[in-house]
Amino acid sequence: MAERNDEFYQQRLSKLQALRAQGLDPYPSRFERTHTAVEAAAYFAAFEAEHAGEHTEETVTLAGRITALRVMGKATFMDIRDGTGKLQAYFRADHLPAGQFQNLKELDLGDFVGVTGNLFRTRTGEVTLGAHHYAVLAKSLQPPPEKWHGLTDTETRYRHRYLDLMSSEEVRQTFITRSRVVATMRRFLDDRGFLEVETPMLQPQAGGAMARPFVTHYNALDQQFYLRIATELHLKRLIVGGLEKVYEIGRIFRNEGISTKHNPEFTTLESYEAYASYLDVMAMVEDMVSHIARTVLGATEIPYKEGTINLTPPWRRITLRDAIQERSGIDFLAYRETDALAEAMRSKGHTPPAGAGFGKLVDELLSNTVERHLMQPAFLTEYPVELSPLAKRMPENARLVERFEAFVGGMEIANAFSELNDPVEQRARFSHQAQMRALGDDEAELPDEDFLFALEHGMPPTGGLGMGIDRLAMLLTGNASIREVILFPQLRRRE
RNA sequence: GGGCCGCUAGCUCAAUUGGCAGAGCAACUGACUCUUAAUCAGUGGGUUCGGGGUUCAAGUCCCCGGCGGCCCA
Repeated sequence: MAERNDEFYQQRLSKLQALRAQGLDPYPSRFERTHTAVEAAAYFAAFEAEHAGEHTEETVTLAGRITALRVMGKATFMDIRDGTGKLQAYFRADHLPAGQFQNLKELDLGDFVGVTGNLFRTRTGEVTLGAHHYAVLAKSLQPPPEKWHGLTDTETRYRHRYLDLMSSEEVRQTFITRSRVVATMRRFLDDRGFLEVETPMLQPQAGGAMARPFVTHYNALDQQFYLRIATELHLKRLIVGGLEKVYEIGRIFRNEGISTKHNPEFTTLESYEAYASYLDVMAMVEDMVSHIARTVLGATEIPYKEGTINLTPPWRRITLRDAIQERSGIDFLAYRETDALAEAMRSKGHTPPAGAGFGKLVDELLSNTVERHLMQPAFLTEYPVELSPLAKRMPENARLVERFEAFVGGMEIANAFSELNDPVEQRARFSHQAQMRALGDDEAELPDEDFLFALEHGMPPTGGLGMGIDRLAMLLTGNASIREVILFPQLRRRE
């Protein structure tokens, strides 16, 4: 970290004082520009079609950051970058008011300036703003990252993301794309009649997913509270209340490991639709993801990890049972007892975690043998009931639930099921989870009495969905690490 | 949690077998009125992540710690 008394800071500070000494304000409140960089270029292209080789009559005013500075005696060139792009400005001593040319020496890379002048094309063919006036809009006191290589140190990029954004067009594009993905998703759901809602992040107990929560303290209530791990249980209460199609896009928090695919706070979409089953949700997911890709990227075939992923529906559908059997040779439905399945896994060279229940074992098989192979989009269907305490059983097989997970690029991106709406069975499922917890599974679901009370009032058949927005953003921006699509990823504190 | 890799000037990177810590960009001074990674000449800039050890001598070897990356669980 730069010291306050370092060379760069001091030099820039004295330039700042030189400007102030002349009665100039290096940090004015506002500035009126007439064009952005892109607008100016478009304006000039139209002008040039009629007036080749001329300067525009009309003046143009741009504002932006100085990203390159080429001083050549009595002429100076700068690259000015704004939110739309970059335009070159040209300053010559005999075209500027007295003193302004002299003052150019007080400017540095990274400063914000506003420049007024006429557009023309230079001998070397670049559209350029020939300045006849400029103003300092904000003086920068720290040197920007290296102009050619930018920032490469990953840690610095994440800790000081503004420097990363400043120096990398690719990084800027990643976050613009992420934002468009979310905006397109909202529009898709709104157009289908879904209502966007917000539910509590601070909860007296955290439910709706198998995960450990973050703990906090609520002073006014003098109670231990938790940050939500899912939005599920509240959204289903809204279905009970008669809001037939709802969704929430928001941050959830899981107190678990940090990796290339996991950030402890991440963004999910959850949607619930009355009278729909998991099969309807499945169709919606492939429609939605391919629609987002087409709208944001202009294609449903996208490059990812040296390959191409084709998001065009329909996606491959395969039961979880078949997928696991195909990759591991184990048919989990052939085993009724947890111990028997664990033994079968050991005989195939797996080391099932001690104390894991049946569901957890199946989950192990899925993540260790199947998941990484699912590059092209695929729906794995029909999950064991032990792994899905909030999902409805299949009429054909009570050991399985009407559930799917969507995988693309070797990652799980969505999870959905026909919601369990039988309050008596839901209570029994919670009891089973409580037993698991008593046996040491601290990720087991906690019973939620108010949620049960809601179900007891009747919830229509409902299809629910959870989708990881960060993972979707990774896929659509071609990033293999979740930290590349989160502006400020979680890092350990530095001392 | 385990393994491997990284941390050197503001930024990007060098440094041979353990032998005076360097370059480019950026900065500063000077020249230059169509440059564009401007060019040319010159100048300054270092807790080599931190601590300890071995050695005549450590960026380099050994030990402990910090932060990060990748892979695995």
